[in-house]
Amino acid sequence: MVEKLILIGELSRQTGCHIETIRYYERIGVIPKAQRRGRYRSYRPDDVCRLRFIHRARELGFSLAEVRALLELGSQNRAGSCSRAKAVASEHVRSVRAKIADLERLVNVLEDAIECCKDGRSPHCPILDALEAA
Amino acid sequence: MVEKLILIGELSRQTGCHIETIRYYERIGVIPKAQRRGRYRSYRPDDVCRLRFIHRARELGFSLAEVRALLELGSQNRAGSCSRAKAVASEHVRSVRAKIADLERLVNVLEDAIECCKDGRSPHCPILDALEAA
DNA sequence: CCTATCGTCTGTAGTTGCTACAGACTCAAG
DNA sequence: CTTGAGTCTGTAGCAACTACAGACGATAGG
Repeated sequence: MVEKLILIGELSRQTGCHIETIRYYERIGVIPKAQRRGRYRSYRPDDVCRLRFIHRARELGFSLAEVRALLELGSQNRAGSCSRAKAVASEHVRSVRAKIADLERLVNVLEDAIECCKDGRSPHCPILDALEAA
Repeated sequence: MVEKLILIGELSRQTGCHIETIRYYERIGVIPKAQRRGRYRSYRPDDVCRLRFIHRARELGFSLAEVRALLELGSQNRAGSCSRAKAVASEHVRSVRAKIADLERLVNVLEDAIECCKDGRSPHCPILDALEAA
């Protein structure tokens, strides 16, 4: 059975990655240089897997640097990979938690201001005032 | 009494904005062109207020476009400003809430994977697997 | 008065992670 | 044969800064 090779457009469809993004990943070395059929890039099924992995990790907020690290861990596939992947993920969880806390604080500030606004009794706009209070 | 004029370094100190950022804001028109004492920019107390406002709004995740809109509302200072400021803020709160929900979902995904990792019984790394699952 | 140091100036380039062209080409179908 | 879709390279743009380089200015110590 012949391997099913696909072009970049199909890869894009199967992974949800924009074509330009795929070429960008290739350019900066997140994925290896694709083989060519004539001048067109052609991809194999496991390229689909790898790119899905990348796309998913990006959706989950990993930076491309983290993605690179995870890919390397995945490819090494030796003892310790898992625990290091865990470390990367845990660190990421920590920073995401911090970010969530930040965002919750700011939502509170803004909602207080909006709530104040309701009565419309204060001489100034409480939202603008809230922002001015350092 | 003579007005207290300050240089950009002092403005930076009083607002928490980096000097380069202040110049950047001037360049893109978020703040007006500063007056000059010789070749040096000089600022008045209400410049400090405005920049603090901007800095705070940025910390709260408003985009510079939103900041511009809020500044304009503040300067107009007429009926309706407040309700429009409220609209801007409410919209922002909505999008922040959505972002928080996203982040919480991703933290859950990652924590499940990390938790799986603990027993260390699965043949593959569950974190890497979790990322591969589209 | 000279020098050193600090602050400021302008202008440009780099960052992250894409996205959006322009203009050329290839290929398959009608 | 033409047309349209898909692909190619290369470059420029986006947000929102940040980081220089290299020149100029102000002030303090010796």
